[in-house]
Amino acid sequence: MGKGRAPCCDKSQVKRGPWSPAEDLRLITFIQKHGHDNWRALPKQAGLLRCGKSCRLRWINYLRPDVKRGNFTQEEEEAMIKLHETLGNKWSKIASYFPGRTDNEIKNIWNTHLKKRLPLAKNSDSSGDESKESSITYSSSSSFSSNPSCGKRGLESEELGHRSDDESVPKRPCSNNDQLTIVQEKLIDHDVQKEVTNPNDQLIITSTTTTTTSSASSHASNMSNSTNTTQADHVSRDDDHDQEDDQMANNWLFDFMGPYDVSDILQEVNKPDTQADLMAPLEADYEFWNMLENLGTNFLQQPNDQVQPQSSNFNGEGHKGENIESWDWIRALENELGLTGNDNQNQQLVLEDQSHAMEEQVPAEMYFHYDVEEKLPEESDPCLYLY
DNA sequence: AAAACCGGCAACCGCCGCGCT
DNA sequence: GAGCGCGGCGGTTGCCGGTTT
Repeated sequence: MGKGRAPCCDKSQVKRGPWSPAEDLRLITFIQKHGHDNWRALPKQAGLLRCGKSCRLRWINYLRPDVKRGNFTQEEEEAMIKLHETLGNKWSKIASYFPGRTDNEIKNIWNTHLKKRLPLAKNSDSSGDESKESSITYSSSSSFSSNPSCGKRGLESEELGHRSDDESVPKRPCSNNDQLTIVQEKLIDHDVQKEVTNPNDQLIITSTTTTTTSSASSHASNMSNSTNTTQADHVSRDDDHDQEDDQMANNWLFDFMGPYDVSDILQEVNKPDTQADLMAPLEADYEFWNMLENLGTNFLQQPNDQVQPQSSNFNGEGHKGENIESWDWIRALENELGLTGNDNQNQQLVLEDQSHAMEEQVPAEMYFHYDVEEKLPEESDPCLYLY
């Protein structure tokens, strides 16, 4: 059998199919803390009933901090076509020319959009029908530019919605504009209170954001009204001198996660049927929230002398001093949570509100694709359903 | 309103290449 | 040099939402 070898894992022992939010969280948490030196061992170490390859793919294609999703621009598509002419089906090579894009995504886009266009372009003179199709192809970029986060796979949290194990998870519509507003508010208005976990491992968030955008205010509406919960209870810290900033970071971060009802997350994560997906319960998970806390702190610091975040190798072992990556992670999380309208808007915010720090550190080409003036059509203002 | 069809995309499968022992 | 393990890659599948009939 030449290179025949045993399967990478016992298929009967691993969970397959769509990833649950709980699994995502666990994978993110683990990689954040330990990196991913060994994919095969990772599932066990992380307490996931998944094949290592599955974890890797999930991380690479979806959870990775620097992954960019949706909205292939015309420039990107044309570049992709040219690259395909020279490279063929070398998706990973092609993807390497598109920072943040995954080979899987490139492949999918090619197979679903561009492949159709190619023969049409060649024969477009000969067939009226085809030219008609061809004419819709670019508007088809709006078909997938219609914000994948509104599509069925754009946001894994949606999975929660269609996962049969819990249909009762509340969903909340959220428009692009609202999301943008929320993010803007986070960058401007730090008068936000406050998070902490309660003794029952339920995260309680209260928000007293002073802004009154509909969804911005609503996103806290179903939070517990338990107030005066002190972070010190669980977020023990040796040094207090930056506590205010840290708290601000916490506030920002957790409020930033507003529509993503964290108590719902943990309820979901800790539900018995969800736990069945995992090898071990996601215990209090203070570590995870501390991780987020640190990320938030790092984000707010955003020093100018950062290493540029090109590395796709997100080494979770140190978020200290890797603030850009943390920022990327947060941005990715933001995208995941549907808090951004789209990457362009988000990028605008990054550039405008972070004192252009990213501009100084990131090669221009890295963000080339964010600069294109593509916008979501007005009418395509998507509704995002978050739980 | 319901059924059939279609498109998009996440996830899986199996092979390959490389590095280590 | 052979065997093995691992990560990576490309092809394919299957599910789900949207659209059409």
